[in-house]
Amino acid sequence: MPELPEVETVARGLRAVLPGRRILSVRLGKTDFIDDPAAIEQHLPGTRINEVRRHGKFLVLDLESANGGARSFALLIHLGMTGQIVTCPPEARVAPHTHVFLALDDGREVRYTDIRRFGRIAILADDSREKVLGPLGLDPLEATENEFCAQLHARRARIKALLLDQHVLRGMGNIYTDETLWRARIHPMRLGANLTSGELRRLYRAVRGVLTEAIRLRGSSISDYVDSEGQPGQFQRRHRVYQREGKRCFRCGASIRRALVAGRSSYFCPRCQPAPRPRRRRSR
DNA sequence: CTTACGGCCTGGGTGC
DNA sequence: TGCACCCAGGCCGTAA
Repeated sequence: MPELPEVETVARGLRAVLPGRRILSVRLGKTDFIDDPAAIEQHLPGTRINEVRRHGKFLVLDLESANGGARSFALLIHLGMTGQIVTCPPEARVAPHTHVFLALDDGREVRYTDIRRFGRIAILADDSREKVLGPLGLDPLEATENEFCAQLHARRARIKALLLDQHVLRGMGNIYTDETLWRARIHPMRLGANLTSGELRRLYRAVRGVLTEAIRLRGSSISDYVDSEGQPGQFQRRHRVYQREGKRCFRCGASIRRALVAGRSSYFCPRCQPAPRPRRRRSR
């Protein structure tokens, strides 16, 4: 669920309350989604949270150790499909599947809840942090049009796969790729290298438009997603194709179709987003 | 370089 | 009501 707009919304929420706070203690439930649970329990208590950032779909908390030591490290959090991170008073009801509790020096608590535990939590020093975040591709909201077009034009894979590939663009997931391709009127099976410069420019604007609007509406809540205050987003009301199979296209009225592209459920308008003609060479 | 597939987990919806 | 089955916003590793 959590793609760039959802993670950005959570990051902004946490940024309003966490910087400057000190972590007093840590309590863990199930830990199979945590890289090194012992390290979390050992190193987090006493640290101060300096900054909250988003990198693609990762949340990054910059930490500083208690004893003024220059050692800086980061807590990386990936929400996977069903991860939620909220701040609340310690006496608040504990949601099922809550596996991390951080007690803060202002009396509040940070909790991580994850039904499917596809998320990931790791505590990383600067060098290993680079190993995780370094390989990620362009931020779709920071990239220039030229950078964006060059990246996609250089690849022969399907555009749907490219938009989803975190090493090409960081932050897009299944919902926002489908919404973006619909807005740009590009079929998900088109190959990156076959897109015209006009189509690439349309795609660039569509990505930014969709993501910006989704952030403004605080993300999409389909089933599990809530922000750091436990509130759902509103962008699901603006979905034009995602999970609208059989419904009419908002632009042309044709029936929205669903197909498997790059192994993922993909929704598109067969009229607005014309399918590429497979150019097979035939013998004879 | 690219695609396909299975696996990691739990829960919700559907159809019998 | 129960139960089998399919599907789900992500991502990794393996094989072809």
